[in-house]
Amino acid sequence: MTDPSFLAPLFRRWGKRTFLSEADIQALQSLPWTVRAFERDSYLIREGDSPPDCRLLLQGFACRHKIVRDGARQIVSIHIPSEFVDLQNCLLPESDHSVQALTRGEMGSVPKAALMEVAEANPKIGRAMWWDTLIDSSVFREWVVNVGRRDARSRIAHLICELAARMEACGLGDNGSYDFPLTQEKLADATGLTPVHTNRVLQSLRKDELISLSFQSLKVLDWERLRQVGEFSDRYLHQAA
Amino acid sequence: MTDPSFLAPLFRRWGKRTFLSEADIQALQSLPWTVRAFERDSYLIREGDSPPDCRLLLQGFACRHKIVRDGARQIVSIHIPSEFVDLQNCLLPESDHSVQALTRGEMGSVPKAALMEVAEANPKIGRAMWWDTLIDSSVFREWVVNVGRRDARSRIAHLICELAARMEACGLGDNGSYDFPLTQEKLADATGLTPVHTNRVLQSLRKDELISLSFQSLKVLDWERLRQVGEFSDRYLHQAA
DNA sequence: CGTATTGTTGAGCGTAGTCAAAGTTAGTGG
DNA sequence: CCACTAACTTTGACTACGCTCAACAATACG
Repeated sequence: MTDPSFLAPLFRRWGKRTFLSEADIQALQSLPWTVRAFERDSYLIREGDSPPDCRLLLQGFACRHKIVRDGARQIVSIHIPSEFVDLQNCLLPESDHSVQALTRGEMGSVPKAALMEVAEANPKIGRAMWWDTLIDSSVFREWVVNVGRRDARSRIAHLICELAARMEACGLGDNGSYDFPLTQEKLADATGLTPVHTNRVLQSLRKDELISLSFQSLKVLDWERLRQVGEFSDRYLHQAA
Repeated sequence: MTDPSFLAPLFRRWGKRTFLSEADIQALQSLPWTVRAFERDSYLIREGDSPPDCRLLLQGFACRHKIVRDGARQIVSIHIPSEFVDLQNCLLPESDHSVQALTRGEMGSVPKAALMEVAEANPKIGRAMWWDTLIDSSVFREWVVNVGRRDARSRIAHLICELAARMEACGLGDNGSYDFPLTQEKLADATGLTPVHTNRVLQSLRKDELISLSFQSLKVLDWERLRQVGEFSDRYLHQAA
Protein backbone atom coordinates (compact mmCIF):
# COMPACT_ATOMS: atom_id res chain seq x y z
CA MET A 1 0.00 0.00 0.00
CA THR A 2 1.20 3.47 -0.91
CA ASP A 3 1.49 6.13 1.77
CA PRO A 4 -2.11 7.22 1.93
CA SER A 5 -1.51 10.86 2.85
CA PHE A 6 -2.26 11.80 -0.76
CA LEU A 7 -5.95 11.30 0.06
CA ALA A 8 -5.93 14.16 2.55
CA PRO A 9 -7.31 16.76 0.10
CA LEU A 10 -10.21 14.43 -0.71
CA PHE A 11 -11.02 13.93 2.97
CA ARG A 12 -10.77 17.67 3.54
CA ARG A 13 -13.26 18.36 0.74
CA TRP A 14 -15.67 15.61 1.77
CA GLY A 15 -15.27 16.51 5.42
CA LYS A 16 -16.82 19.92 4.80
CA ARG A 17 -20.21 18.42 4.09
CA THR A 18 -20.17 15.16 6.10
CA PHE A 19 -18.38 13.92 9.13
CA LEU A 20 -16.27 10.95 8.12
CA SER A 21 -15.46 8.39 10.79
CA GLU A 22 -12.01 6.90 11.31
CA ALA A 23 -13.41 3.67 9.90
CA ASP A 24 -14.51 5.43 6.72
CA ILE A 25 -11.09 6.99 6.29
CA GLN A 26 -9.33 3.74 7.06
CA ALA A 27 -11.46 1.84 4.58
CA LEU A 28 -10.64 4.22 1.73
CA GLN A 29 -6.97 4.42 2.61
CA SER A 30 -6.52 0.68 2.69
CA LEU A 31 -7.65 0.29 -0.90
CA PRO A 32 -4.98 -0.69 -3.43
CA TRP A 33 -4.31 2.78 -4.80
CA THR A 34 -1.63 3.41 -7.38
CA VAL A 35 -0.28 6.90 -7.92
CA ARG A 36 0.97 7.99 -11.32
CA ALA A 37 2.25 11.17 -12.89
CA PHE A 38 0.88 12.34 -16.21
CA GLU A 39 2.03 14.78 -18.86
CA ARG A 40 0.18 17.78 -20.20
CA ASP A 41 -2.32 16.84 -22.92
CA SER A 42 -2.05 13.13 -22.18
CA TYR A 43 -5.30 11.20 -22.23
CA LEU A 44 -6.39 9.74 -18.91
CA ILE A 45 -9.42 8.09 -20.50
CA ARG A 46 -10.63 7.88 -24.07
CA GLU A 47 -14.23 7.80 -25.21
CA GLY A 48 -15.26 4.18 -25.63
CA ASP A 49 -12.84 2.86 -23.01
CA SER A 50 -14.02 0.54 -20.27
CA PRO A 51 -11.41 1.23 -17.64
CA PRO A 52 -11.20 -1.11 -14.64
CA ASP A 53 -10.11 1.75 -12.38
CA CYS A 54 -11.45 5.00 -11.03
CA ARG A 55 -9.14 8.00 -11.12
CA LEU A 56 -8.71 10.73 -8.57
CA LEU A 57 -6.92 13.93 -9.53
CA LEU A 58 -4.17 14.68 -6.99
CA GLN A 59 -2.17 17.42 -8.68
CA GLY A 60 -2.67 19.39 -11.86
CA PHE A 61 -5.75 19.99 -13.95
CA ALA A 62 -7.81 17.91 -16.35
CA CYS A 63 -10.87 18.30 -18.52
CA ARG A 64 -13.54 16.10 -20.03
CA HIS A 65 -14.38 16.57 -23.66
CA LYS A 66 -16.12 15.17 -26.69
CA ILE A 67 -15.21 15.49 -30.34
CA VAL A 68 -17.87 16.12 -32.97
CA ARG A 69 -17.74 14.88 -36.51
CA ASP A 70 -15.96 17.78 -38.16
CA GLY A 71 -13.21 17.53 -35.57
CA ALA A 72 -14.44 20.34 -33.35
CA ARG A 73 -14.05 19.75 -29.65
CA GLN A 74 -16.33 20.65 -26.78
CA ILE A 75 -14.90 20.63 -23.30
CA VAL A 76 -17.71 19.73 -20.89
CA SER A 77 -15.98 20.18 -17.55
CA ILE A 78 -12.74 21.10 -15.87
CA HIS A 79 -11.32 19.31 -12.87
CA ILE A 80 -9.08 20.45 -10.07
CA PRO A 81 -7.13 18.45 -7.49
CA SER A 82 -9.15 16.32 -5.06
CA GLU A 83 -11.82 15.57 -7.67
CA PHE A 84 -12.55 12.22 -9.24
CA VAL A 85 -12.56 12.51 -13.02
CA ASP A 86 -14.50 9.37 -13.92
CA LEU A 87 -16.57 8.28 -10.95
CA GLN A 88 -19.40 7.41 -13.33
CA ASN A 89 -17.28 4.55 -14.64
CA CYS A 90 -17.96 2.77 -11.35
CA LEU A 91 -21.38 1.92 -12.72
CA LEU A 92 -21.49 2.74 -16.42
CA PRO A 93 -19.50 0.16 -18.33
CA GLU A 94 -18.31 2.33 -21.22
CA SER A 95 -16.97 5.86 -21.16
CA ASP A 96 -19.01 8.29 -23.26
CA HIS A 97 -16.31 10.97 -23.30
CA SER A 98 -12.57 11.49 -22.98
CA VAL A 99 -10.60 12.86 -20.08
CA GLN A 100 -7.45 14.76 -20.92
CA ALA A 101 -4.79 16.46 -18.84
CA LEU A 102 -4.63 20.23 -19.07
CA THR A 103 -1.32 20.40 -17.23
CA ARG A 104 1.20 18.01 -15.83
CA GLY A 105 0.01 16.36 -12.70
CA GLU A 106 -0.54 13.27 -10.66
CA MET A 107 -3.47 10.98 -10.19
CA GLY A 108 -4.46 8.07 -7.99
CA SER A 109 -6.15 5.01 -9.45
CA VAL A 110 -8.16 2.42 -7.61
CA PRO A 111 -9.98 -0.64 -8.97
CA LYS A 112 -13.60 0.29 -9.33
CA ALA A 113 -14.85 -3.02 -7.91
CA ALA A 114 -12.89 -2.45 -4.71
CA LEU A 115 -14.10 1.14 -4.49
CA MET A 116 -17.71 0.04 -4.91
CA GLU A 117 -17.32 -2.55 -2.15
CA VAL A 118 -16.08 0.10 0.23
CA ALA A 119 -18.90 2.40 -0.85
CA GLU A 120 -21.45 -0.25 -0.03
CA ALA A 121 -19.91 -1.24 3.28
CA ASN A 122 -19.51 2.40 4.36
CA PRO A 123 -22.65 4.32 3.45
CA LYS A 124 -21.05 7.69 4.11
CA ILE A 125 -18.44 7.01 1.47
CA GLY A 126 -21.05 5.81 -0.96
CA ARG A 127 -23.02 8.96 -0.37
CA ALA A 128 -19.98 11.17 -0.75
CA MET A 129 -19.26 9.54 -4.10
CA TRP A 130 -22.85 9.88 -5.24
CA TRP A 131 -22.86 13.47 -4.01
CA ASP A 132 -19.76 14.23 -6.09
CA THR A 133 -21.45 12.95 -9.23
CA LEU A 134 -24.52 15.06 -8.41
CA ILE A 135 -22.37 18.17 -8.20
CA ASP A 136 -20.89 17.23 -11.57
CA SER A 137 -24.45 17.04 -12.88
CA SER A 138 -25.31 20.43 -11.53
CA VAL A 139 -22.23 21.94 -13.14
CA PHE A 140 -23.11 20.32 -16.47
CA ARG A 141 -26.56 21.88 -16.28
CA GLU A 142 -25.05 25.28 -15.69
CA TRP A 143 -22.74 24.76 -18.66
CA VAL A 144 -25.70 23.98 -20.90
CA VAL A 145 -27.15 27.33 -19.84
CA ASN A 146 -23.81 29.03 -20.33
CA VAL A 147 -23.26 27.94 -23.92
CA GLY A 148 -26.96 27.97 -24.77
CA ARG A 149 -28.14 31.33 -23.51
CA ARG A 150 -25.26 33.67 -22.74
CA ASP A 151 -23.27 35.83 -25.11
CA ALA A 152 -19.52 35.41 -25.51
CA ARG A 153 -18.54 37.93 -22.87
CA SER A 154 -20.83 36.44 -20.23
CA ARG A 155 -19.79 32.89 -21.05
CA ILE A 156 -16.13 33.58 -20.52
CA ALA A 157 -16.73 35.66 -17.39
CA HIS A 158 -18.93 32.89 -16.01
CA LEU A 159 -16.38 30.18 -16.62
CA ILE A 160 -13.68 32.27 -14.96
CA CYS A 161 -15.94 32.85 -11.94
CA GLU A 162 -16.69 29.15 -11.65
CA LEU A 163 -13.07 28.11 -11.72
CA ALA A 164 -12.07 30.79 -9.26
CA ALA A 165 -14.89 29.86 -6.88
CA ARG A 166 -14.06 26.18 -6.99
CA MET A 167 -10.36 26.72 -6.52
CA GLU A 168 -10.98 29.13 -3.68
CA ALA A 169 -13.10 26.50 -1.94
CA CYS A 170 -10.25 23.99 -2.19
CA GLY A 171 -7.67 26.42 -0.87
CA LEU A 172 -6.06 26.78 -4.30
CA GLY A 173 -6.49 30.53 -4.51
CA ASP A 174 -4.12 33.22 -3.30
CA ASN A 175 -5.83 36.53 -2.69
CA GLY A 176 -7.71 36.61 -5.99
CA SER A 177 -4.91 34.97 -7.97
CA TYR A 178 -5.28 31.50 -9.42
CA ASP A 179 -3.52 29.08 -11.67
CA PHE A 180 -5.46 29.19 -14.89
CA PRO A 181 -4.92 25.91 -16.72
CA LEU A 182 -6.61 26.80 -20.02
CA THR A 183 -5.01 28.19 -23.14
CA GLN A 184 -7.23 30.50 -25.18
CA GLU A 185 -7.92 27.67 -27.58
CA LYS A 186 -9.16 25.45 -24.76
CA LEU A 187 -11.12 28.27 -23.20
CA ALA A 188 -12.81 28.55 -26.60
CA ASP A 189 -13.55 24.82 -26.60
CA ALA A 190 -15.11 25.11 -23.16
CA THR A 191 -17.34 28.03 -24.09
CA GLY A 192 -18.37 26.99 -27.60
CA LEU A 193 -16.53 29.90 -29.21
CA THR A 194 -13.59 30.24 -31.58
CA PRO A 195 -10.08 31.02 -30.33
CA VAL A 196 -10.08 34.32 -32.23
CA HIS A 197 -13.24 35.57 -30.64
CA THR A 198 -12.14 34.32 -27.24
CA ASN A 199 -9.01 36.38 -27.62
CA ARG A 200 -11.01 39.50 -28.39
CA VAL A 201 -13.31 38.99 -25.42
CA LEU A 202 -10.36 38.48 -23.08
CA GLN A 203 -8.81 41.71 -24.32
CA SER A 204 -12.03 43.50 -23.58
CA LEU A 205 -12.23 42.01 -20.07
CA ARG A 206 -8.65 43.13 -19.48
CA LYS A 207 -9.29 46.60 -20.85
CA ASP A 208 -12.26 46.96 -18.47
CA GLU A 209 -9.97 45.91 -15.62
CA LEU A 210 -12.08 42.95 -14.59
CA ILE A 211 -9.25 40.44 -14.80
CA SER A 212 -5.65 40.17 -15.64
CA LEU A 213 -4.76 36.95 -17.37
CA SER A 214 -1.52 35.98 -18.94
CA PHE A 215 0.24 32.72 -19.30
CA GLN A 216 -1.65 30.43 -17.03
CA SER A 217 -2.07 32.96 -14.27
CA LEU A 218 -5.35 34.66 -13.56
CA LYS A 219 -6.03 37.57 -11.25
CA VAL A 220 -9.58 38.69 -10.61
CA LEU A 221 -9.43 42.47 -10.30
CA ASP A 222 -13.09 43.19 -9.68
CA TRP A 223 -15.08 40.26 -8.35
CA GLU A 224 -18.36 42.07 -8.18
CA ARG A 225 -18.40 43.30 -11.75
CA LEU A 226 -17.04 40.04 -13.11
CA ARG A 227 -19.86 38.19 -11.36
CA GLN A 228 -22.36 40.55 -12.91
CA VAL A 229 -20.92 40.21 -16.38
CA GLY A 230 -20.98 36.42 -16.03
CA GLU A 231 -24.34 36.32 -14.23
CA PHE A 232 -22.58 34.08 -11.79
CA SER A 233 -24.17 32.72 -8.65
CA ASP A 234 -22.49 29.89 -6.81
CA ARG A 235 -25.71 28.16 -5.87
CA TYR A 236 -25.21 25.43 -8.46
CA LEU A 237 -21.87 24.47 -6.94
CA HIS A 238 -23.60 23.38 -3.72
CA GLN A 239 -20.48 24.17 -1.75
CA ALA A 240 -20.57 23.73 1.98
CA ALA A 241 -20.08 27.00 3.80
CA MET B 1 -50.80 2.71 0.73
CA THR B 2 -51.76 3.41 -2.84
CA ASP B 3 -52.04 0.57 -5.30
CA PRO B 4 -48.40 0.19 -6.22
CA SER B 5 -48.91 -0.95 -9.81
CA PHE B 6 -47.98 2.54 -10.98
CA LEU B 7 -44.36 1.63 -10.27
CA ALA B 8 -44.39 -1.07 -12.95
CA PRO B 9 -42.80 1.15 -15.67
CA LEU B 10 -39.96 2.01 -13.30
CA PHE B 11 -39.31 -1.65 -12.51
CA ARG B 12 -39.44 -2.48 -16.20
CA ARG B 13 -36.84 0.15 -17.00
CA TRP B 14 -34.56 -0.76 -14.09
CA GLY B 15 -35.07 -4.45 -14.73
CA LYS B 16 -33.39 -4.13 -18.11
CA ARG B 17 -30.01 -3.46 -16.55
CA THR B 18 -30.24 -5.19 -13.15
CA PHE B 19 -32.20 -8.06 -11.77
CA LEU B 20 -34.39 -6.77 -8.95
CA SER B 21 -35.39 -9.22 -6.25
CA GLU B 22 -38.90 -9.49 -4.86
CA ALA B 23 -37.56 -7.90 -1.68
CA ASP B 24 -36.29 -4.89 -3.63
CA ILE B 25 -39.63 -4.45 -5.34
CA GLN B 26 -41.54 -4.90 -2.11
CA ALA B 27 -39.38 -2.38 -0.32
CA LEU B 28 -40.01 0.30 -2.93
CA GLN B 29 -43.71 -0.45 -3.19
CA SER B 30 -44.29 -0.23 0.51
CA LEU B 31 -43.01 3.34 0.66
CA PRO B 32 -45.61 6.02 1.37
CA TRP B 33 -46.12 7.15 -2.21
CA THR B 34 -48.67 9.77 -3.11
CA VAL B 35 -49.89 10.08 -6.68
CA ARG B 36 -50.95 13.44 -8.05
CA ALA B 37 -52.06 14.83 -11.38
CA PHE B 38 -50.51 18.02 -12.73
CA GLU B 39 -51.48 20.52 -15.41
CA ARG B 40 -49.48 21.58 -18.43
CA ASP B 41 -46.90 24.26 -17.60
CA SER B 42 -47.32 23.81 -13.85
CA TYR B 43 -44.13 23.89 -11.82
CA LEU B 44 -43.22 20.63 -10.08
CA ILE B 45 -40.20 22.25 -8.44
CA ARG B 46 -38.85 25.79 -8.43
CA GLU B 47 -35.23 26.81 -8.30
CA GLY B 48 -34.32 27.43 -4.69
CA ASP B 49 -36.88 25.01 -3.28
CA SER B 50 -35.87 22.40 -0.73
CA PRO B 51 -38.58 19.83 -1.34
CA PRO B 52 -38.97 17.02 1.20
CA ASP B 53 -40.07 14.57 -1.50
CA CYS B 54 -38.64 12.94 -4.60
CA ARG B 55 -40.85 12.91 -7.67
CA LEU B 56 -41.29 10.17 -10.23
CA LEU B 57 -42.91 10.96 -13.55
CA LEU B 58 -45.73 8.48 -14.21
CA GLN B 59 -47.57 10.01 -17.15
CA GLY B 60 -46.86 13.01 -19.33
CA PHE B 61 -43.68 14.96 -19.96
CA ALA B 62 -41.61 17.42 -17.99
CA CYS B 63 -38.46 19.45 -18.40
CA ARG B 64 -35.81 21.02 -16.24
CA HIS B 65 -34.82 24.59 -16.95
CA LYS B 66 -33.01 27.65 -15.71
CA ILE B 67 -33.76 31.31 -16.33
CA VAL B 68 -30.98 33.78 -17.06
CA ARG B 69 -31.01 37.41 -16.09
CA ASP B 70 -32.62 38.89 -19.17
CA GLY B 71 -35.47 36.42 -18.82
CA ALA B 72 -34.25 33.95 -21.43
CA ARG B 73 -34.82 30.33 -20.56
CA GLN B 74 -32.60 27.33 -21.17
CA ILE B 75 -34.15 23.91 -20.93
CA VAL B 76 -31.49 21.47 -19.77
CA SER B 77 -33.32 18.16 -20.03
CA ILE B 78 -36.59 16.54 -20.94
CA HIS B 79 -38.19 13.73 -19.00
CA ILE B 80 -40.49 10.93 -20.01
CA PRO B 81 -42.63 8.59 -17.90
CA SER B 82 -40.78 6.23 -15.53
CA GLU B 83 -38.05 8.81 -14.86
CA PHE B 84 -37.36 10.61 -11.61
CA VAL B 85 -37.20 14.36 -12.18
CA ASP B 86 -35.33 15.40 -9.04
CA LEU B 87 -33.42 12.46 -7.68
CA GLN B 88 -30.52 14.79 -6.86
CA ASN B 89 -32.70 16.37 -4.19
CA CYS B 90 -32.22 13.20 -2.15
CA LEU B 91 -28.77 14.52 -1.27
CA LEU B 92 -28.50 18.13 -2.37
CA PRO B 93 -30.52 20.30 -0.01
CA GLU B 94 -31.51 23.07 -2.42
CA SER B 95 -32.72 22.79 -5.99
CA ASP B 96 -30.51 24.62 -8.48
CA HIS B 97 -33.11 24.57 -11.25
CA SER B 98 -36.83 24.34 -11.88
CA VAL B 99 -38.88 21.42 -13.11
CA GLN B 100 -41.92 22.24 -15.18
CA ALA B 101 -44.60 20.12 -16.81
CA LEU B 102 -44.60 20.08 -20.61
CA THR B 103 -47.96 18.35 -20.77
CA ARG B 104 -50.63 17.21 -18.38
CA GLY B 105 -49.64 14.17 -16.46
CA GLU B 106 -49.26 12.34 -13.22
CA MET B 107 -46.44 11.96 -10.77
CA GLY B 108 -45.66 9.94 -7.70
CA SER B 109 -44.03 11.57 -4.70
CA VAL B 110 -42.15 9.85 -1.92
CA PRO B 111 -40.40 11.37 1.11
CA LYS B 112 -36.74 11.54 0.31
CA ALA B 113 -35.66 10.31 3.74
CA ALA B 114 -37.73 7.14 3.32
CA LEU B 115 -36.39 6.63 -0.18
CA MET B 116 -32.82 6.99 1.01
CA GLU B 117 -33.40 4.46 3.78
CA VAL B 118 -34.63 1.93 1.27
CA ALA B 119 -31.71 2.74 -1.00
CA GLU B 120 -29.27 2.02 1.78
CA ALA B 121 -30.97 -1.14 2.96
CA ASN B 122 -31.30 -2.48 -0.60
CA PRO B 123 -28.05 -1.83 -2.44
CA LYS B 124 -29.57 -2.68 -5.81
CA ILE B 125 -32.09 0.09 -5.44
CA GLY B 126 -29.43 2.51 -4.32
CA ARG B 127 -27.38 1.63 -7.34
CA ALA B 128 -30.32 1.95 -9.67
CA MET B 129 -30.96 5.44 -8.34
CA TRP B 130 -27.32 6.42 -8.62
CA TRP B 131 -27.22 4.93 -12.11
CA ASP B 132 -30.21 7.06 -13.13
CA THR B 133 -28.44 10.22 -12.01
CA LEU B 134 -25.34 9.14 -13.92
CA ILE B 135 -27.37 8.78 -17.11
CA ASP B 136 -28.75 12.26 -16.48
CA SER B 137 -25.16 13.45 -16.24
CA SER B 138 -24.23 11.82 -19.48
CA VAL B 139 -27.19 13.42 -21.22
CA PHE B 140 -26.25 16.82 -19.82
CA ARG B 141 -22.76 16.40 -21.23
CA GLU B 142 -24.16 15.62 -24.64
CA TRP B 143 -26.38 18.69 -24.43
CA VAL B 144 -23.35 20.87 -23.70
CA VAL B 145 -21.83 19.52 -26.91
CA ASN B 146 -25.09 19.99 -28.77
CA VAL B 147 -25.54 23.66 -27.96
CA GLY B 148 -21.82 24.37 -27.91
CA ARG B 149 -20.56 22.84 -31.13
CA ARG B 150 -23.39 21.99 -33.51
CA ASP B 151 -25.21 24.26 -35.93
CA ALA B 152 -28.94 24.83 -35.66
CA ARG B 153 -29.94 22.03 -38.03
CA SER B 154 -27.81 19.44 -36.25
CA ARG B 155 -28.93 20.56 -32.82
CA ILE B 156 -32.58 20.11 -33.60
CA ALA B 157 -32.04 16.82 -35.39
CA HIS B 158 -29.99 15.56 -32.47
CA LEU B 159 -32.62 16.47 -29.92
CA ILE B 160 -35.29 14.74 -31.97
CA CYS B 161 -33.14 11.62 -32.24
CA GLU B 162 -32.53 11.58 -28.52
CA LEU B 163 -36.17 11.87 -27.62
CA ALA B 164 -37.18 9.24 -30.13
CA ALA B 165 -34.50 6.82 -28.95
CA ARG B 166 -35.44 7.25 -25.30
CA MET B 167 -39.14 6.88 -25.94
CA GLU B 168 -38.56 3.84 -28.13
CA ALA B 169 -36.59 2.22 -25.29
CA CYS B 170 -39.52 2.77 -22.91
CA GLY B 171 -42.08 1.36 -25.32
CA LEU B 172 -43.50 4.82 -26.00
CA GLY B 173 -42.94 4.71 -29.75
CA ASP B 174 -45.28 3.42 -32.41
CA ASN B 175 -43.47 2.50 -35.60
CA GLY B 176 -41.47 5.72 -35.87
CA SER B 177 -44.26 7.91 -34.47
CA TYR B 178 -43.94 9.60 -31.12
CA ASP B 179 -45.70 12.09 -28.93
CA PHE B 180 -43.64 15.22 -29.18
CA PRO B 181 -44.21 17.33 -26.08
CA LEU B 182 -42.34 20.48 -27.16
CA THR B 183 -43.74 23.55 -28.84
CA GLN B 184 -41.37 25.32 -31.18
CA GLU B 185 -40.70 27.90 -28.51
CA LYS B 186 -39.66 25.21 -26.05
CA LEU B 187 -37.67 23.38 -28.68
CA ALA B 188 -35.83 26.68 -29.15
CA ASP B 189 -35.24 26.93 -25.40
CA ALA B 190 -33.81 23.41 -25.39
CA THR B 191 -31.43 24.03 -28.27
CA GLY B 192 -30.31 27.56 -27.46
CA LEU B 193 -31.96 29.02 -30.57
CA THR B 194 -34.78 31.49 -31.19
CA PRO B 195 -38.31 30.32 -32.00
CA VAL B 196 -38.13 31.96 -35.42
CA HIS B 197 -34.98 30.17 -36.45
CA THR B 198 -36.26 26.91 -34.98
CA ASN B 199 -39.33 27.26 -37.16
CA ARG B 200 -37.20 27.70 -40.27
CA VAL B 201 -35.04 24.71 -39.47
CA LEU B 202 -38.08 22.53 -38.87
CA GLN B 203 -39.48 23.55 -42.23
CA SER B 204 -36.23 22.58 -43.85
CA LEU B 205 -36.22 19.18 -42.10
CA ARG B 206 -39.79 18.63 -43.31
CA LYS B 207 -38.98 19.72 -46.85
CA ASP B 208 -36.09 17.22 -46.91
CA GLU B 209 -38.52 14.52 -45.75
CA LEU B 210 -36.55 13.63 -42.63
CA ILE B 211 -39.44 14.14 -40.26
CA SER B 212 -43.04 15.14 -40.19
CA LEU B 213 -43.95 17.12 -37.13
CA SER B 214 -47.15 18.89 -36.41
CA PHE B 215 -49.00 19.57 -33.24
CA GLN B 216 -47.29 17.40 -30.71
CA SER B 217 -46.91 14.44 -33.04
CA LEU B 218 -43.59 13.47 -34.55
CA LYS B 219 -42.90 10.93 -37.25
CA VAL B 220 -39.34 10.07 -38.19
CA LEU B 221 -39.39 9.50 -41.94
CA ASP B 222 -35.72 8.70 -42.49
CA TRP B 223 -33.90 7.51 -39.39
CA GLU B 224 -30.55 7.09 -41.05
CA ARG B 225 -30.35 10.54 -42.57
CA LEU B 226 -31.76 12.20 -39.46
CA ARG B 227 -29.06 10.49 -37.39
CA GLN B 228 -26.42 11.77 -39.76
CA VAL B 229 -27.73 15.32 -39.72
CA GLY B 230 -27.81 15.24 -35.92
CA GLU B 231 -24.52 13.34 -35.58
CA PHE B 232 -26.47 11.13 -33.22
CA SER B 233 -25.05 8.05 -31.57
CA ASP B 234 -26.90 6.51 -28.66
CA ARG B 235 -23.78 5.56 -26.74
CA TYR B 236 -24.28 8.38 -24.25
CA LEU B 237 -27.71 7.07 -23.31
CA HIS B 238 -26.13 3.87 -21.94
CA GLN B 239 -29.29 1.95 -22.69
CA ALA B 240 -29.35 -1.74 -21.97
CA ALA B 241 -29.77 -3.77 -25.14
C1' DC C 1 19.16 29.52 -30.24
C1' DG C 2 15.61 27.61 -33.10
C1' DT C 3 11.14 25.80 -33.46
C1' DA C 4 6.50 24.86 -32.13
C1' DT C 5 2.87 26.66 -29.63
C1' DT C 6 0.14 30.35 -28.22
C1' DG C 7 -1.62 34.85 -28.68
C1' DT C 8 -2.97 39.01 -31.64
C1' DT C 9 -4.74 41.70 -35.54
C1' DG C 10 -7.56 42.84 -39.73
C1' DA C 11 -10.96 42.31 -43.34
C1' DG C 12 -14.92 40.18 -44.99
C1' DC C 13 -18.71 36.97 -44.38
C1' DG C 14 -22.68 34.15 -42.80
C1' DT C 15 -25.62 31.97 -39.46
C1' DA C 16 -28.77 33.03 -36.47
C1' DG C 17 -31.07 36.99 -34.07
C1' DT C 18 -34.55 40.86 -33.99
C1' DC C 19 -38.76 42.97 -34.81
C1' DA C 20 -43.17 43.13 -36.53
C1' DA C 21 -47.24 41.40 -38.56
C1' DA C 22 -50.27 37.92 -40.33
C1' DG C 23 -52.02 33.21 -40.46
C1' DT C 24 -53.43 29.00 -38.03
C1' DT C 25 -54.97 25.98 -34.45
C1' DA C 26 -56.66 24.68 -29.86
C1' DG C 27 -59.35 25.58 -25.98
C1' DT C 28 -63.17 27.86 -23.61
C1' DG C 29 -67.48 29.38 -22.63
C1' DG C 30 -71.88 30.88 -24.24
C1' DC D 1 -72.09 23.91 -32.04
C1' DC D 2 -70.20 28.15 -32.81
C1' DA D 3 -67.69 32.30 -31.58
C1' DC D 4 -64.05 34.21 -29.38
C1' DT D 5 -59.58 34.34 -27.54
C1' DA D 6 -55.10 32.97 -26.49
C1' DA D 7 -51.37 30.32 -27.90
C1' DC D 8 -48.65 28.77 -31.47
C1' DT D 9 -46.68 28.92 -36.14
C1' DT D 10 -45.20 31.23 -40.25
C1' DT D 11 -43.29 34.95 -43.15
C1' DG D 12 -40.32 38.98 -44.53
C1' DA D 13 -36.87 42.53 -44.05
C1' DC D 14 -33.08 43.89 -41.73
C1' DT D 15 -29.19 43.41 -38.32
C1' DA D 16 -25.31 41.77 -35.69
C1' DC D 17 -22.51 38.60 -33.13
C1' DG D 18 -19.30 35.64 -33.76
C1' DC D 19 -16.83 32.87 -37.58
C1' DT D 20 -13.30 32.30 -41.26
C1' DC D 21 -9.04 32.89 -43.24
C1' DA D 22 -4.61 34.54 -43.23
C1' DA D 23 -0.66 36.69 -41.60
C1' DC D 24 2.21 38.16 -37.95
C1' DA D 25 4.04 38.61 -33.02
C1' DA D 26 5.28 36.86 -28.70
C1' DT D 27 6.45 33.24 -25.69
C1' DA D 28 7.88 28.66 -23.97
C1' DC D 29 10.74 24.94 -24.31
C1' DG D 30 14.03 21.69 -25.79
